[in-house]
Amino acid sequence: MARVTEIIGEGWTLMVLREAFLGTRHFNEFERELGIARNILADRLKKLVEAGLMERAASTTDRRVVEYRLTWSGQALFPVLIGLTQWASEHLCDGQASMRFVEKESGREVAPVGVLSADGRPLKLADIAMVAGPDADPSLGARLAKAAER
Amino acid sequence: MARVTEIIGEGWTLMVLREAFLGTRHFNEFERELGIARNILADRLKKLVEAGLMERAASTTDRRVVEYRLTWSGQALFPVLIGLTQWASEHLCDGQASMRFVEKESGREVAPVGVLSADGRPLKLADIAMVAGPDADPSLGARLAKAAER
DNA sequence: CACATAGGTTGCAAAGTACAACCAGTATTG
DNA sequence: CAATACTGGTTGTACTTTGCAACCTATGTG
Repeated sequence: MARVTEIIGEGWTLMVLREAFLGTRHFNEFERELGIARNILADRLKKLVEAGLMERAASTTDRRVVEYRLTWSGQALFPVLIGLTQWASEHLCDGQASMRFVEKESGREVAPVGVLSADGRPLKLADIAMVAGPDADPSLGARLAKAAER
Repeated sequence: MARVTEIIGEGWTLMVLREAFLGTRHFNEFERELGIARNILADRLKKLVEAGLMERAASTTDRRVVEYRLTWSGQALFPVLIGLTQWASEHLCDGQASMRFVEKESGREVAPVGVLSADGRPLKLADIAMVAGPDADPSLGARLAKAAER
């Protein structure tokens, strides 16, 4: 989570990613849509590329333009972004969604992002426990054990 | 999403929320576990309370201590946090998960957070479309329409 | 009463952000 | 082919946020 914060916790990065999901590819386009300072945008795009979420490719037709695209890693964040948007609509904008996510084929709105068990049953918060992974540092293990007591 | 950035896009907030999910309640505890500056922590907690994600309550037994707890709004972010953690394990720490999420009853790891259709089928990224909601500003509608062409 | 503890606030130095100007390659236009 | 414009940057400088340490108030403890 600390590593997550280093990337998307930085101001603007989440907005840049949203833009990318909306199909924005070019430096100027990001700048215009977001109203972000150019040096900050350059820095964020560089970091996103370094982190492997986006890739930078020169256009073959016009050698001035550079295309920034989401890598597979970056695209894998889509469910999280959707969940975040759904959460914001419900809890920050009291139900007023400015954007909806629908299944292309049927046009029906997708289900709220939630946590499922290994065999596909929806889980409630109370049904979920956190446990330390194999290479977690010992202090985390102790804290999780303590948290589990509650 | 802009409103989301104002809250969790700010440095430390995501870490504070993670701590809260781990059961941390007190100012000093947050400070010790996170190594965050006290003024920043005070500011973040205040903003989280103002945004309705956490609530501040004076303890009845010891009148010095204040309890910070996640509200229902804050708890509703848990699936997103889980998704983010799963994503980080896979794409930032090449599969090395320091924390796992399991179903309490069976102890089995939960499924990766994903997007489901209204009737519960898992959806791929390519199956999902974004459409403007009822009270979106017109420019967003135009952009989504253009994005849908691709 | 003296001292410790919880939860802050304040002041200052360092880092990060915003704004504007500038610059180097490429296209496009006359 | 020269002048202009566009893309994707990189400075420089002012302003804001962050980090660190010290201090403060209200409560509890020996």
